[in-house]
Amino acid sequence: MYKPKILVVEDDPAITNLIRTTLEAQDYQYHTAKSGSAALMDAVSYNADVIILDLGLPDMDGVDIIRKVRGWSNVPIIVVSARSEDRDKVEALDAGADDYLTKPFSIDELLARLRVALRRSRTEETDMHSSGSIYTNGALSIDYAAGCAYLDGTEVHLTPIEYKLLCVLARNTGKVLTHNYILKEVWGSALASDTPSLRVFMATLRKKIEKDPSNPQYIQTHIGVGYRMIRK
Amino acid sequence: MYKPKILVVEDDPAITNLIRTTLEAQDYQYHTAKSGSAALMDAVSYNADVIILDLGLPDMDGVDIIRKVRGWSNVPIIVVSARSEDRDKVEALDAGADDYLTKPFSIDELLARLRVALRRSRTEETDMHSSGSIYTNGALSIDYAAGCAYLDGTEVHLTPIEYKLLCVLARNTGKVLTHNYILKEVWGSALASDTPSLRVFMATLRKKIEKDPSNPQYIQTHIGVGYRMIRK
DNA sequence: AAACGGCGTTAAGATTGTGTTAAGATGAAA
DNA sequence: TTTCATCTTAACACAATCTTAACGCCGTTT
Repeated sequence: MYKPKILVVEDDPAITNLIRTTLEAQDYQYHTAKSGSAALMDAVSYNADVIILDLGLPDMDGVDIIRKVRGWSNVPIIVVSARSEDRDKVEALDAGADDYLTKPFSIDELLARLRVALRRSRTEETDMHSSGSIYTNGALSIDYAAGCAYLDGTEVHLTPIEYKLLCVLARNTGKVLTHNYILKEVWGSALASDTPSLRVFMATLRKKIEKDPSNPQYIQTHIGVGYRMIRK
Repeated sequence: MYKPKILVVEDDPAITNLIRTTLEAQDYQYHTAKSGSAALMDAVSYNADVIILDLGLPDMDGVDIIRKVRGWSNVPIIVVSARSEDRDKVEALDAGADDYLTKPFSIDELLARLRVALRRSRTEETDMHSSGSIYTNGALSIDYAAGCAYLDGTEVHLTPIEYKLLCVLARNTGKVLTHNYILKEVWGSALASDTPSLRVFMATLRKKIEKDPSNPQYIQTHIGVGYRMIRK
């Protein structure tokens, strides 16, 4: 029996504890993150089935977190927020959230909506072809639901950052992405790493997906600007 | 452009009218049913993308409707109900509903949640390659999004300055641009470089895009003034 | 005819940007 | 704790690009 994995992003310890004990009682696996930047790091590496996200984090705008996660994943996101204005709800939902609960919320309702999200992610995984969660470009393909990349049908093992990097490029196939844009998308606005670091990840990524890394077929360099995924 | 189809199941004429006018304004197709039995009939024949369902119908229990529909379809169901008890929400969501709104609800929130449901059911993303970010002039073309220039459909490799230079000329096709104007546009400030330098870049650019560089077809020289891109 | 000014072309440093490698640092799992 | 995978940082070689200078050509002027 598979235990679903829940990523809880919340800075209020009281609510974290409430959710934690509840999830344990329901026999779910879970992982907690207390800040937006930590959440972005864990989102890929933990490979959660559902993310429960508090919008009122201290270090980042919640809606930005949704957008960034949506850049490389279709994992269901349930927003929990103290703000009850229509404007806030619409903004979060349009950014890519799947559901929106206002505090104080009923724990039973949260669990029910969690089951809805899990039910959906399970059916999407089983019939992959009806859901548009697979990217294909030449011999390269990405299964966003599974969080895996494939070359000629065989899986290519990528580290979390390499995977995010590939997804950002794939979602913008044909467009040149500047170094800064990529850094912000992959690392998050707050702790943006530097360009030299991006280069080394680009090198390892190319070594894994390009047949001749010195003559790239997929990821083209635009000197002084950035990189670009080529449609094959 | 495909118009999503919404099936509205609601017996209160006031709310039906509100939703109806809103859906029309948003350019959605819709169909209304006033009773549970009618809804079940239409759910099959209308083949909706989303169902908006009022639980308080006179002839049938709303949760039963959800279960029956789920017997043959995974179409997203958004419940709208006057009952705000946790028990009711949990029951409806566990029966197969995707979302639950309590009356009175905000029409903006309903629309946002509708978009969430549609986003999920939509099979393919819009292709952005038909966007108008491509310049064409004779055999010459520029893809601004890709940051590339093409001659007869094959890519021409340009250095950053050459590319900027070409873009400035292309954006002002037919107009004569002075040396100073071009220098300011390409280098950022007139002080950065001088006219002799501009000549060098013009020569290399012509070598790349002109079939006979000594007899330019695209970039014409205006002695003592500047250059001009010719519309072909 | 000779001189001059504006332009195109070429080539040689100088400069910047990039790919690559490898050695610590970090953090999670056993 | 150890072990393993991953990330960060630094350094260096190499490639691409930019700048600068020199030279030849053409048309016009003196």
